[in-house]
Amino acid sequence: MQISMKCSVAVHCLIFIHEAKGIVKVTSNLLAESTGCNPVIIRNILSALKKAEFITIPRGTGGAELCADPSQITLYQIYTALEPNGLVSLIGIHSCQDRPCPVAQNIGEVLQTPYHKIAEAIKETMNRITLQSMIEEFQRLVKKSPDL
Amino acid sequence: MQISMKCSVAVHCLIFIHEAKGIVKVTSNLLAESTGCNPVIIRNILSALKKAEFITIPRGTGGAELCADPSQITLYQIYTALEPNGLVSLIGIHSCQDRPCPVAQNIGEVLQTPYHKIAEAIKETMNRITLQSMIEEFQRLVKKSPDL
DNA sequence: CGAGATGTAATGTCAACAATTACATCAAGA
DNA sequence: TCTTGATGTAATTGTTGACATTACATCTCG
Repeated sequence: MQISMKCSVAVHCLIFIHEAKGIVKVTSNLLAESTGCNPVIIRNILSALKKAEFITIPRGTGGAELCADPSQITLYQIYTALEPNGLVSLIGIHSCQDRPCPVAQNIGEVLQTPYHKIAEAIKETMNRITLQSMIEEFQRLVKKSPDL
Repeated sequence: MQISMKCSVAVHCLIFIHEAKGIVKVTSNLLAESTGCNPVIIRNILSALKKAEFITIPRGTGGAELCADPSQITLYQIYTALEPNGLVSLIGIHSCQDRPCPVAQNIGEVLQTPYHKIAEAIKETMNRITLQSMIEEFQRLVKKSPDL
């Protein structure tokens, strides 16, 4: 599994929710419009973000709002909220343990350490990136070319 | 795109080729047997490894052999030999630039820096892992439980 | 020449992901 | 209270991409 589009969409939604605070009610349909995704996909993503306690969504009336400090939300937290064991399955390994060959029987174990190191490196890097920093980058870009 | 099975299979093949040196002629059919993959898949992988000048494959007669120092071959080199721009496409981004929304128009640029950092972290980690180290790990494992 | 090997194009298969449909549930206001 | 607009989720249907398979051309050496 790749570090999927869902993660990008989730960041998109979170920035949108942050920027829309007090201006418009952020519904799944509105986010679907902005992201180009289907409303159901959005609802699933928002549902995951809600479980992680990054946002609140009033039942019935609707309208998502941030309920956590953006500087405390990291990209890794967002990613794992969406795909709980994403990094585990990020790297593919062929199955060949049953083959009568010493290489086949041990390749899984040989690759375990390298792949674990890679996953750790990704995790650390993602943990150093906060929603706050991405919001600031977004605001900087908007100020530079103020369309709309 | 994920860091695909191809990478694991390639490492499998390289270790096999190293260990078989002087014992058996390593054909694509033999590697297909050991890895559980189709011989054509193996040939494609070997072809990429050949282009990267890690192995040589005599035309006609067959039999792959290492032609580089295992301590000079890194996991990153193996990976990029198989998937030249793998890291670029590792991380998915939804397309929504044409939407009339400032978030939609800037999300791509906002995510660029974070994603580049992740790709760099993966690259660095993979570059620190050599084929030599994986061969040594393999030999250690075989010595521990000497089947076959 | 023929056996066995590689190189590669073309096609088939399948599973994962996303889109879509459908419907139950909920809250606020007319 | 009933309608409206929103969320929550299950079920179904594309769609796509990776891998498998088939087929065949090409090569080397006995």
